[in-house]
Amino acid sequence: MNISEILDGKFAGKDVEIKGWLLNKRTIGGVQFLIVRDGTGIIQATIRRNEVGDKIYDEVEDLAQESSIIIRGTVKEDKRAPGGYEIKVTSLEIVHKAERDYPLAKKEHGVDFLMDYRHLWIRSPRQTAILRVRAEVIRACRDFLDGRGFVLVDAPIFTPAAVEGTTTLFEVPYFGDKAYLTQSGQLYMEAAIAAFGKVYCFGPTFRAEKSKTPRHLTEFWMVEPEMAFCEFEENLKLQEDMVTYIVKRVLEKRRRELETLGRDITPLQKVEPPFDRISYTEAIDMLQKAGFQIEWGEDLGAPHERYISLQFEKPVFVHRYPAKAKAFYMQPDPQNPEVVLCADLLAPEGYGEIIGGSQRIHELKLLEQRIEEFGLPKEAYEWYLDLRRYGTVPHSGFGLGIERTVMWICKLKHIREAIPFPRTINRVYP
RNA sequence: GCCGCCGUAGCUCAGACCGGUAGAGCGGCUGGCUGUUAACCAGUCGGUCGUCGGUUCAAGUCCGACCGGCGGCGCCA
Repeated sequence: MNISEILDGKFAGKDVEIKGWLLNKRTIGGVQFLIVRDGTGIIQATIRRNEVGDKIYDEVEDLAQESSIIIRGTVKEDKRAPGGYEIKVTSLEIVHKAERDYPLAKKEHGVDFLMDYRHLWIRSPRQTAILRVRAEVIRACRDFLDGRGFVLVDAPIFTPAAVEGTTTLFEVPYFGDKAYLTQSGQLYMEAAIAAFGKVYCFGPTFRAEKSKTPRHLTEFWMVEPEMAFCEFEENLKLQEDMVTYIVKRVLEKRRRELETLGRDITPLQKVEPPFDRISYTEAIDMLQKAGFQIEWGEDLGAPHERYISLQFEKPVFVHRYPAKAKAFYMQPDPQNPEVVLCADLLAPEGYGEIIGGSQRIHELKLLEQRIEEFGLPKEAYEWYLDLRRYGTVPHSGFGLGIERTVMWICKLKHIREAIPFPRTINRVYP
């Protein structure tokens, strides 16, 4: 059995055995209070000298934090115990006596220090809660897409050239040649839709930008669905449904973790389709009225996104950006070729962009023209152009950032807590 | 890359304006306490004040350079 089952009350009055780690210990006279965690939860165990004898009692007294132990005893309902249940220990086995100098104290630490010990920090209740939510978000993405007939197609990590030609990529030697770590699987998904219709990839992506913000990592995970015979509107519908599904799933399965994090769930409970939508042009208007110095044609920055996101209770789509501010492959709006059929989904509470998506150009001539306008090397995109030569169809897709989504759902201040071992501009250890 | 702030005990920080024997809490260690909730109480160990140079009788403190980190912006998911 595990601790979470005991805390659910399934073992009251019964004998149990749990295997775990010593989180903390308090000694008062002849009673020791052990705080034990096993990965599923945290429970208090009590040991009395006159009940277990001197040998066990003295051995336990000598145990340092993080020692691994197996305890056996009787579950007792007790209001004084955190969680309402505790274990009255009858016997205890020491698996490993941890060294005494565990670097993570019970009091506060700075984030940089904690990140140096990320391999130990992930044991803490707050971090395990976040990472469990992350696992649930990922599972929800896969379940949602699998349930709608999408086929998982893995995109390569080593790629021959930039996808969008704008961001800085990590260059790696490749048998006397050069390769780059992928910044997106999208182009490969565009190839895969002609094989399967609806596909998605899920994997790490890399950006060598020297970003120093609480919302950027150099290595992060994205889910990128892509659909054949799918136009702009249908793409937005799927995004709404998927984000709603993810949030509902976390609320259903990870309520305890959100409580641990102190997350107020009322904003999350409001997430229901349809989401609000405003055009880029409307957004500029809204921002100008609010006193921002921004002109039509400029891309939205972090303060702009934050402002817009705070005006809405639900996630909000900002759509139809100026073509010049966006990637070369985006389909122009037939109503106004100055703008493209793209949308960013901004999470509420000031969190900003969690999804970027668009309808892609499917016509060969137009795509060739765009590649030239953006000054990209046409040779590198020959295979991508082939997709427009042999059975091209209108198609759309998007990329959802896992860490950004986890950050919003858990209401984190910094994205680096949303991934087990974050990689940022100045951290590749541990 | 740009702007701002910070580097003092294992950790979190005070001391710096106004130069004069290096401080606190937590953690560790020793002891006390039979219901603690980041337990508490007493004692104790613990320092190349980021590095290099300069000013000075004297530098943690003033000046300069460098290194490292944090926050904001840009780039984006």
